[in-house]
Amino acid sequence: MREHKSISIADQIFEQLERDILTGKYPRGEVLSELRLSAELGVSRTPVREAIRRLEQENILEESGRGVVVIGISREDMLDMYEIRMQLEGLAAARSAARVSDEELMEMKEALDLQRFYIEKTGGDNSDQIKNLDSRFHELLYKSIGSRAFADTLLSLHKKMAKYRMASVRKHSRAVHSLEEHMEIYEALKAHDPERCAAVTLQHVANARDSILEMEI
Amino acid sequence: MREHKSISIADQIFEQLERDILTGKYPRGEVLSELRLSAELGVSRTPVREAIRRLEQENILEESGRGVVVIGISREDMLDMYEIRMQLEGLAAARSAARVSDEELMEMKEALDLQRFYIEKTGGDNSDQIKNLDSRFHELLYKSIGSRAFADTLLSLHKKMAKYRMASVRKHSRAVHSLEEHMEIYEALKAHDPERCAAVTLQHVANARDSILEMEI
DNA sequence: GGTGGTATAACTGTATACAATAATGCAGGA
DNA sequence: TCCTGCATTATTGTATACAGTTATACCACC
Repeated sequence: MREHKSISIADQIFEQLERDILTGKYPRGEVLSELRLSAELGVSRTPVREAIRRLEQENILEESGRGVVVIGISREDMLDMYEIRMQLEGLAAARSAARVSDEELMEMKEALDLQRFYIEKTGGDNSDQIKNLDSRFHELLYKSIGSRAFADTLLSLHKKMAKYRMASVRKHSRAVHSLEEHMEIYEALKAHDPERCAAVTLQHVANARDSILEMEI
Repeated sequence: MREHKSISIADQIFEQLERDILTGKYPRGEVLSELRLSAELGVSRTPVREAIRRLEQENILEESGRGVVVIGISREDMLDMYEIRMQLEGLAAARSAARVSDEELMEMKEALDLQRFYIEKTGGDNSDQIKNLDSRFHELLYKSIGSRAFADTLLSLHKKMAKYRMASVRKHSRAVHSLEEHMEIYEALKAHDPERCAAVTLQHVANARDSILEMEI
């Protein structure tokens, strides 16, 4: 049923490094060397290099004489990204409402149900899963815009805020509200109501930003 | 006086491929193989691979079983990009006006003077230089925002429209008007007037879009 | 003790080799 | 003629080798 796509070592390393940088495991300013990474990961330099080049292209790594240095996302960067999203997501959501397919709606519903499951499940720390399902919902939302330009731009911004979203959903109350807002977006999409969809989406982005603003991160 | 930064083969290949794709030399759908490119360019596969990975990250190349396929920028993509820019450039320009430095202003003036030189110079086709100076001005403008998030987003969009901007400045009247609009932006920046700067910048983006809309490309 | 220069070590850039995989074409049989 | 399976080929993925470069540490000299 599911497409079986063998994922290369280079891709795995890219995803792991991206995650580790964007979640703050490698802090801003840390210098990474190809040699060290390839030794740590038990692979040759070639796939490590490819991953690094891709991360440079995303502007989260930077060359620096010897090795590359982690740029990471500062609190200021994050606020700018929210400002950009506030300018774009309303428009994008309205477009989605006008053209979203039943299949896309179903996939979103699935992500939301899972999100609810993890939020209501007590015990243990599910914030990682919750954050990933939040990502999944927004990815689907961005895909449903039907515009590569919008989707690429918004997805790139969203991905880079991983660290802050993670901290945000650690607060149970925010996780609950976020899910409610996602549901509102979903309902507006399902009703194919562009105005309402734009409004609730903007409100969601604003609330997410405010939630992060309150935190110390 | 000028920083001497030795540019690697991989970087050169990246820039050349990016240019060739974004200006339409490699059309949408063309399949590129590492082997062919490295043979054509007279280098090994290693730097070619790095360039390809970076271009994949920019979403202008796509893996496809064997080789990579050129995505390129469609007319529809381009219009979406203008829509995004219309949402962002006003805000960005206002910020620049509030914080642009004298040195940045000087660099912009230099680019504008050169632009004027090439536009007024008759004979030969200077549209390539004019397009590059247009890029240069916008790069400086984006850098002066003082926000990595805004600068990265806008620069990425601007770069991807190379083909359409090229066609646009081929029309002498549009090149002249574009320069005038750049001058207006420059004056508003120099006066540190955010409102006016936002207004003239938005007008510039709208005019550029309309100029392209008129064309057949 | 400070400074300049040189040796050295660590690292990156590029090329090449080899393994694994996906596509293509051809031969043989139904 | 059309399908099937195998052999061949083209191409990617990964590892390694080597050259060139930059930082670092150490030592002599002021």
